[in-house]
Amino acid sequence: MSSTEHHCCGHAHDRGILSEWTAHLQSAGHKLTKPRLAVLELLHRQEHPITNREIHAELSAECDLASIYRTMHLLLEMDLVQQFDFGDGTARFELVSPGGDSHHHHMICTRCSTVVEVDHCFPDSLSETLARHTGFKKITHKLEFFGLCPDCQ
Amino acid sequence: MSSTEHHCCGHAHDRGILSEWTAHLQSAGHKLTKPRLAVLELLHRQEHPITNREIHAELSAECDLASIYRTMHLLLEMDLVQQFDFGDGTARFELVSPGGDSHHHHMICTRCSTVVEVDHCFPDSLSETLARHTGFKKITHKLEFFGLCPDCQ
DNA sequence: CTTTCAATTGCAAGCGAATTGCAACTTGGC
DNA sequence: GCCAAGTTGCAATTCGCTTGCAATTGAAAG
Ligand SMILES: [Mn+2]
Ligand SMILES: [Mn+2]
Ligand SMILES: [Zn+2]
Ligand SMILES: [Zn+2]
Repeated sequence: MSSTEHHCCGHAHDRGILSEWTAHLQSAGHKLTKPRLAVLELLHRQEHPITNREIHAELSAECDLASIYRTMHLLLEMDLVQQFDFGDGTARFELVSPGGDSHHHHMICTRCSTVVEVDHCFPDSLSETLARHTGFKKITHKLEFFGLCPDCQ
Repeated sequence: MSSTEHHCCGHAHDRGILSEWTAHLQSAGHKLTKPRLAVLELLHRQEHPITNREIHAELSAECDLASIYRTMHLLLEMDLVQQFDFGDGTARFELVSPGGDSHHHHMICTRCSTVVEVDHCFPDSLSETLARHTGFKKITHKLEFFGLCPDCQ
């Protein structure tokens, strides 16, 4: 496992930023394997949530589909990825910075599946009202938006 | 919106309130079959969304599981049921009055799966802001809440 | 009431997403 | 380098849901 200040083929493999996640993995006693690294690197390049199958399409050489599922479970458990449901029966995942507040939502075009990141969130004040009305505690929510993107209208 | 016990032929087919849905089915040219009636009657008794499998558990004598799925597709198409996703990979369905505004959400206990109906909704003003920011039109949303119910805290 | 036929059903096979058992293989500590 | 624990690949399974097809049935027409 050549650590990467050393350029073996002329490319600058910048593992740099990834250390944020690999450090967390290792300090929790998990091995830093080739498949896990490949998945982390791929996730890190994404702008929007990606499915396990899509990951496997890119990494079929470096990682089995089952291992991708297992890696995702691990990353979920460690809060290094967030899972989303766009309503099509396939889970999607997004890498998040450890510790950072990554809570957000998405707008999905119902015709072309274009995804836009959405920062607006269900208002805290309403959440509190809801807590009072229902008696529930530790309330979270799942929220996604759907509509027609500018190109599809 | 209640019953109208109108007996067309002297038989006491006590369909009572169900006529609201059966009328819609029949006027759209669909047959009023024994399985469909059984599903409608069962849905009508529910307070919360129910899965196809749960319906089949109650109606295994009167209706095949595949027919329940097909009935649900029909009811969805005619906007006589609403579909919800509680995040466990199984669709849930709730009967709604034809024409009525049935949009609402749910609070689900993450420990015991207790469900509470929720009337609070994502604010329209925020939806409009979102439309302006993203350029999307005809925006809808999927929203469910999760937390610990009073008994599970 | 009987006939008639398209709509509907039950059953079994099939599909895609996700999970799991297990033998073979890595990783990282010594 | 050696080894044990952790991890992987592969194949088989599970689970929710869909589909092809022959048999059945609702309801309209006679
Ligand atoms: Mn996102
Ligand atoms: Mn409801
Ligand atoms: Zn939110
Ligand atoms: Zn709403």
